[in-house]
Formats: sequence, structure tokens, C-alpha cells
Amino acid sequence: MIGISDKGMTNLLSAETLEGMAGEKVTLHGVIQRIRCLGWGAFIVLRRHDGLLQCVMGNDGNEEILDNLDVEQSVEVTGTVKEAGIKDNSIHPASVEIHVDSIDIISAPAVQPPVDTTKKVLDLHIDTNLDLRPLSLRHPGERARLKIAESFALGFRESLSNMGFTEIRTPKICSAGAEGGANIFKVDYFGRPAFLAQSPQFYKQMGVGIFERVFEVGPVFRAEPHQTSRHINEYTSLDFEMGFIDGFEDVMALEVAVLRHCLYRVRKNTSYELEMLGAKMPEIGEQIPSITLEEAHRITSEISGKNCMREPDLEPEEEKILCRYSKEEWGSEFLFVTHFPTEKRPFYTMDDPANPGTTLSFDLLFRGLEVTTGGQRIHEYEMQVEKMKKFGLDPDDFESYLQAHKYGLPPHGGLAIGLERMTARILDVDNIRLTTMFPRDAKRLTP
RNA sequence: GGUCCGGUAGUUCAAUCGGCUAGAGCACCGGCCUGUCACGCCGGAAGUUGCGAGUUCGAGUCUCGUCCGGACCGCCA
Repeated sequence: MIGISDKGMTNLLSAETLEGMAGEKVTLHGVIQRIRCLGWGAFIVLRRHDGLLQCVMGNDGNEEILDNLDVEQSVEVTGTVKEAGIKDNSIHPASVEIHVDSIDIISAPAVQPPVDTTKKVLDLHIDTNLDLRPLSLRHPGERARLKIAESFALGFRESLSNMGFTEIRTPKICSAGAEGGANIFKVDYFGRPAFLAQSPQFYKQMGVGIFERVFEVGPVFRAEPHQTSRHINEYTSLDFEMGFIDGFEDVMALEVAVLRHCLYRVRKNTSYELEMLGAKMPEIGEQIPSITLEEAHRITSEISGKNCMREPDLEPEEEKILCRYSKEEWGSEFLFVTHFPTEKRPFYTMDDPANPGTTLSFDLLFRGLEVTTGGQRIHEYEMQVEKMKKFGLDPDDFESYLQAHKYGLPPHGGLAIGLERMTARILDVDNIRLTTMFPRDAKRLTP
């Protein structure tokens, strides 16, 4: 037997730690991101867990080792931390650098990278980028997007956790789709048909009966064969569901609070990445404006000159017009749109008793794109059974789900935020695939 | 599924009305450079123009077929 102790674990020497260590000798690891050779020596930039670190090495007596160094080698460096004023905003820490005593190659790539990841801008065709994802994501700007998405999701978890929500993990292999639609992936489950989850909706509602307030960060699957820059077939859904609401406005109010914290967390945790990418973070003022779908159509009809009044939903062009309008008129880059028609919303959506034909539901638009859908759900058993029948669904097919209603549920509602879409709009990235680590679309199953 | 656009060096892009040896940046290789920061300077190598057929004296360019991709639409909690 040997004992494994957590004492004496490797100190990762974060960028912040290194900034306070001028004059000290350190040994650390990294991967060579780029090398700039000058007559007297070289600048060796290491890619580390939390940024890029500049190392400096003179030629004298080092000709052979410098000659052997190459990008993407894993190295161990020993040297002295020195003050530096580095202008390149992809370097972090920027206030110090390492004056190298020795550098050892621990591991080297088998072949030269097919694309240039050493430059500030990774200038790749999207298809090349996605084919080479294990490599292209090593580029500081590419991986920064994933860090920002991570921080946003972390903010989501933190804020809900602090407000008494329980984080749940629900099955992704299900016996029926949450929407009953055709856009669902079928899988073989020991000879029985099963489906990949389109949404944790059913389980969130059951969760309300158990914990009152629940949330989940997880994958959802959509089998729609659409080919657009804002759709992928597997994405990360930030979901919550809460009991004892007075109306769907409570859900929207909570989203305002959650978003505020998510944006705070992104600013706080990824300021280096935001600056490197030149991101313009949105601000949330006192409130986020909210309009009904009818008002929305009136506005877009006036602006575009096209009559949109009879559209049951918002078209992509309308979403863009509305966001521009919201920013100019109300100073908000976020905009709620409420009261979507009954037939455009799933069967579990609560109808608005005051406005027949519409539902107590909302979308949140942000910078021209729908990033959230939510609303109040039906909590009474009989009402839910009736609406299923109206939708042409057989309640018997949803027996296990309906246990939640049958045994009593408080009035409740919730929402889902698309993480990759949110990240793409924060960073002004055109294609959602570029804010996804390994995107899945109709034509892409690898890497 | 529909409409439009594209496929040229490892990569990102040029190539005028169909006309000279298909060019350039970056990467790569060689040389130079005492603080770079998308370093700089000099030189070099690198191509079955997605694939197949056709028209033509001549095709990256025009036509047909085929494969692959992109944008938008349909669709979309």
C-alpha cells in the first residue's frame, strides 16, 4: 500500500500569483504557443491553464536548445520572475515575464500543425476550424470564448443556488419527447424505442413538486435539419423552474436577477478574455422592457412597412428590428416579448384567462436573437389533461409525467436560456458553432 | 426540402472579356537582426485549380454531371 496525500500538490502558479513574485525563482509548465527569435535570443510564449506567459531566453550557450524548440511542445521552464510591460493583450500576466535559466522539452507533437495558431487572429474558414477543433481551440482567442461561456454558466449556478434552488440532473434518454413533435432523435434502447431529451421540462416540473425550486445545466437535443448560423442539434440549456409564483412575471423578474449575476460573473472571472476579444458587455439597467407579441408586431410593422400583425411568431428579421428599437427607445439590449399564441407554445403552457388564445409565456431577445423561452405552466391535473386532448395528445402516453399534477403541484413556471446563443451575442460571434466546443449539426458528427 | 453563393499551395485569399510560366499574405525551410509583442529584413520550397466529361487553337474561368461546404428561408421550448 502507498498513501496518497494532498500535501505538496503541484502549485499551478496562476497568472495573479506570478504577478506578485518578481525576483523569485520558479519552475513551471506550459505549451509553446509561439516563439519570436531575435538576434540576441528569443521570446517564448507559453500557453498555460489561465493565460499566456512570456519567457525570455538569451542565445549565449543556448543555441542548440533554442534550435530544438517548436510550437506545441510541452516544456518545463525554470527561471526568474522579472517585471515587464507587455503590450500584447493576449498575454496574461502582462506585468511579469520569466527570464529562463533552463527549458526542457517534455513532449513534442508528431507533426507540424496544419494551421497557424500563433497569430493574434486565427484566420480560418469555419469548416477548417471545426474539422481541426482539437487544435484550433488551442488558439487563445478561440478558447477564450469557451471560458466566457463557462463563467456565464457558473453565474447561473451561483445565483440560483444562492436563492434556494436545487441543482438536478435529469435523464437524457426518455420514453417521449417533451413537445410531442417530430423533431426528436430516436435511439434504440435495448430493443425498445427511446428518444434523446429535447428539454428537461417534464423533470423540472416534477422537481418543483420535490424541491419547489430546481435548475439544471445540461445538453438538449433537437433533430431539426435546419442549416442556420443560430441552430445546432445539441446545445447547452440553462433551465430553471420555480414553485409558488403569482404569475409569469415572477419568472421574468427572476431572470433579470439571474442575468445580472451571470454578467457580473463573466466580467469578474473573464476580464482578460473579454479584453482580448474586444467584447462589449451588455448592461442591465433598473429593468428590462417587456412588450406583448401584439405590440411587437405593431412596432415591426411600422418600422419595416410590412404587415406582421398576423404572424403567430417572431421572424428573425423582426427580432433584429425589435432589439434595435428597444436599444434606442428604452436603452436596453434585452427585451421581453410576451403572450405568444396558444398554438405556438407547448401543451404545458398556461393560457392567459384575460386574453383567450394567448399564453402566459415569454421570450427574451438579446442583440437580435431569441436567447430565452419561458412562462407559467399548467399545475392543475384536469386542466393539463384537457389541454393535452385539445392538442391531439393522449394523456395516457404521459402518465408518468402527469403524476406530478395528479398528486398536486403549486403554481409554477420557469425558463431555458441557450448558452451558446447567449455567448455568441455577448461576443458578437456570427455563428453559434464558434461558441460551441464540438458542435453537432446536420452535417457534422466529428470531432 | 427550397433559393442563392462558393470549392485555387499547409492555410487565408487573388487571377479583368476564355489567353504569357496560376500570384500574394501567413505558416514552413535557410540566412541576418540586443526587447519583441500580428517583430523586422533577405532568400527558398510549396499547385492533379474538389472530381468526371464536354465546347475551344487555348479552360481556374464557359456548359453538363457529380461530391463537399457556406448564407438565408422553411422549421425551431
